[in-house]
Amino acid sequence: MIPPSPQLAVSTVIFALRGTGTDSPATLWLPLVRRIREPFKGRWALPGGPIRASESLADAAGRNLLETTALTPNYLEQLYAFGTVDRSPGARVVSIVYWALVQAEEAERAAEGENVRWFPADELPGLAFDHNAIVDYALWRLRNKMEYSRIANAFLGERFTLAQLREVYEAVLLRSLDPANFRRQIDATKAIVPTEERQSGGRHRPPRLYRYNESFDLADNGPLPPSSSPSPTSSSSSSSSSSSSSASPSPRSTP
Amino acid sequence: MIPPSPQLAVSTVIFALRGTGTDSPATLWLPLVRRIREPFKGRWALPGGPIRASESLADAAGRNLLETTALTPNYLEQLYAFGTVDRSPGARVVSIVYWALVQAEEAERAAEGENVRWFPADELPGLAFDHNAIVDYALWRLRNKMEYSRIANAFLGERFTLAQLREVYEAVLLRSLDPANFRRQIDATKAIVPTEERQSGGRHRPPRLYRYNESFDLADNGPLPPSSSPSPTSSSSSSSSSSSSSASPSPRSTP
DNA sequence: GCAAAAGTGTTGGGTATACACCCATGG
DNA sequence: CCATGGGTGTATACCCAACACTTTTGC
Repeated sequence: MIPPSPQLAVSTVIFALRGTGTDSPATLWLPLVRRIREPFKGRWALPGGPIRASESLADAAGRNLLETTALTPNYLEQLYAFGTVDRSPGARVVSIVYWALVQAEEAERAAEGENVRWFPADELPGLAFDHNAIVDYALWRLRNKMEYSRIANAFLGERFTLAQLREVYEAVLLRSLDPANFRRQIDATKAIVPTEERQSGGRHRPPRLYRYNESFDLADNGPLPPSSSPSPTSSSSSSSSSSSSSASPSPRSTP
Repeated sequence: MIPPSPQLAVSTVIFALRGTGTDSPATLWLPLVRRIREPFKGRWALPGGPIRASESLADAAGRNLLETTALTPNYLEQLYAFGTVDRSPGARVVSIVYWALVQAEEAERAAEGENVRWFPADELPGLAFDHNAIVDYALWRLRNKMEYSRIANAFLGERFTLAQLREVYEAVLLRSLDPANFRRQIDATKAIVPTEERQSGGRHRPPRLYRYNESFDLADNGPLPPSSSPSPTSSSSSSSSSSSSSASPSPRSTP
């Protein structure tokens, strides 16, 4: 008996910044897991898994992320559903992929082991399935969205300096920005507010610390519900009502 | 036996412009189908159906569209995957939704019948499932994308005047545009090129006809493969390899 | 000629970029 | 007092909305 519809899975592209605060520029990294069975046994792949009956897609992605890296993301958004027929040898799998941003500090203490390792986002090895293409698309979305939203904040902690925020932009967009103009552009958006604190200890004039403006979302995703943080949902439902059906004459609909 | 993963389906939001060339402003319309079984029997819903083993997601959406309205879209793009647990009473269904643009002229002769009808996009009745929310999101995407891409062309035929193109923008964005500035903005993009033809028969100075610049895509969707027009695919695959699995200790991956 | 739409020119205001300059701190 | 980055000022270029104006057709 052939399956009436393709298998369904969720995967996640997780980005973090590494090497912030050093002399060399910070870069994007992401965690991958080693496959322990065929196909592509031994190759690195995006963390992923099946979707449980009781959890939404975003919840499945969040759980996934937590189980792989023990991290909770500051930002989580659906990327795309990948479903070409040949993307998984010997099976038909449709993957709904999410992308996440975690802050550098947390990523430092992230789980890493024999089967989980962080890689620089633009020096990836040959991954399993179509995962290289998926990462490419995630990177494109990240860089695009960086220019018209405030997601950069998701890479940082509660308090940060403008230089740190600028470093995020420079690392992701791969070009240097004028500090003076950057300052003006940022506070023209009112997305962050200055605190009275300053960061001392540097060997220069101590910069002011800023925080998020809570009344702003990190990104405007339109009328979609904001992606919930990964807390387990409770409602459940069961079984049945499958659609077999007639051909062209009668138009169909599904949820 | 509970299903190992939710059911999978594809739905499509199809937009066309109606009332172009009349005195009153043109408006957005979309076709809906009437549900002929529970749940939501009798309610209007987005056209949709299951995904066949041999077709990609975009192909499924295109087939769907063809079967419902006998139209082929000028533009087809994935919208979003909807998968909250409670969106379909008595079942767990994940819907991958596409949106499409068809040209007005074609939409006029589109299939319409007892169970298929066109509605104005912003005066919809209460639809089945979460379909009202889906249409809202599709409208948001359409209006957004209208401002930074050339998808407006997908509403028009091979040759068109600038006034017609402007009418498309005005109908979608719901505001009037200055003809002079519109002209400059459009041809600054080099997305359309003037022909030597003019449209006579009006009672004014005959406007020049334009055509697409073939070397431009309608939208920049990054490294994603451009959505194919709905021609049947041939490759197929069969069966098996399901993932049961262990809990948190060992990180997982899926296609 | 007149109405109406096609198409061009001009101008003022806002925004971005480049860069000069001052400020505050550690050494 | 000097090196270094924090932070401000400003001149220029560019883009965009508004609107005056010319052109070309049908009647």
